Amino acid sequence: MASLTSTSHALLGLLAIRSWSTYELAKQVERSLGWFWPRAERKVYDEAKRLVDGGFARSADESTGARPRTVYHITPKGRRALTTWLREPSAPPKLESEALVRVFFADSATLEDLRRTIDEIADAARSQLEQLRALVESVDDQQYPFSDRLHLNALSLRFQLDHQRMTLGWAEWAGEQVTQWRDVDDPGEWVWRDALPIAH
Amino acid sequence: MASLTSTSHALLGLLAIRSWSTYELAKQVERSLGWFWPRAERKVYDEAKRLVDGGFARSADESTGARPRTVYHITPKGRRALTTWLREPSAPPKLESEALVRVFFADSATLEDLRRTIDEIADAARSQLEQLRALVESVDDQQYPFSDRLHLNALSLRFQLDHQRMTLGWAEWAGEQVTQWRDVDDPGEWVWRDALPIAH
DNA sequence: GACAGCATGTAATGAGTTACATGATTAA
DNA sequence: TTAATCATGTAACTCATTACATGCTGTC
Repeated sequence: MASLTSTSHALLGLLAIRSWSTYELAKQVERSLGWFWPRAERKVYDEAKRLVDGGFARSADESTGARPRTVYHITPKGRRALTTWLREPSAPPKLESEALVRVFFADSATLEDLRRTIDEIADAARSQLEQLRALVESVDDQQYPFSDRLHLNALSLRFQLDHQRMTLGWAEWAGEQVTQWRDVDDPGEWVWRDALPIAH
Repeated sequence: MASLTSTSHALLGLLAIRSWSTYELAKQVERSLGWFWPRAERKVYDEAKRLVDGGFARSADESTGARPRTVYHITPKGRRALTTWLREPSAPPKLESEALVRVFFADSATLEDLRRTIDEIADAARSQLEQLRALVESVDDQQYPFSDRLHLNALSLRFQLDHQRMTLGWAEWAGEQVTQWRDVDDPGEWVWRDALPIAH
């Protein structure tokens, strides 16, 4: 009944590629979609059912031995809905970073706390980069099943690489800056303007 | 009663700097915090009351002429809670980009649709960069009231600048790539591997 | 025989947004 | 005097997460 959300359309996108069991769908959301549209595993189960309710997908009861599984297929109506959605303008991107909030208010704690937060950001970015590297190499190894979508995958993978590299670069830079400060509320001789190069 | 969320702590952070009316708080969330912790204006009103309920802030009824306003002040308990929170590890950052979802599933529409989505991403980044530039220049003009926090502001502003520049760079690059494709589901001679330089 | 992975489900809650209304003030 | 901004409030909703439970399957 209710209209589809961005999450519904994202799932439709996956179903347009092939049919998946809910479990596979959930894993795929975590692996690929999760980089720019993260959702809890549980959500996938609800959304898949909603797609069936609206006639955008059909579900088939299959089984692995005695263990049942539900496989979802997209319908023509589902494909039309997806194509229509792809033509619409996008909501602005949204970034949520608890760590940056902590950096922003760092003067209510200590310089060590700030350094630790910055290090955490760097570590997180490094581990993400490792994952991305492994992903790209798995494609290289021909283990990748969606070879007809490599060009689209490459675009979003490139975004992730750029994003994580940018984050790591920032964190390393920020780490250097704060070593020049006297304290968390006293930058000493440090000049803020040099930190913000504005191209015209 | 209930424990504080990251949003509560973010507001505590603002209240640690100075006292604000709810309206000012909401504007400030939009202007500064919103870059990395975006929240609806309405949320600020609820959270401020919750802070008072928990004893982390006090509210004072003031007025501008006959128009009443509520001003919030942080309490010692609030400051302690903030400092404690700043010591804790951060949740991983979260990026949500509807536009990237559309890029990822672009083969269910047309090449023009994909180009439009990429252009939208570029335009959004350009307009954000304009805003950031204006912000930095307003600091230059000495119109900035929080001169003792310039060093911390510079760190997060730098992140935003890097982030938006990265996004714009990606969008311009992506725009060039897709011009080399035959269609949205056929990259022709285009080589995906060149798009993903992995440093070792 | 144990354990990781497959494949769901139920229940409860919460965090946040959207839409809307209202009335006062200030600047053009 | 009109419009933008100030300064909230109410109501409804929904999207999503967390926590947990269950039972099967393949592999070491």
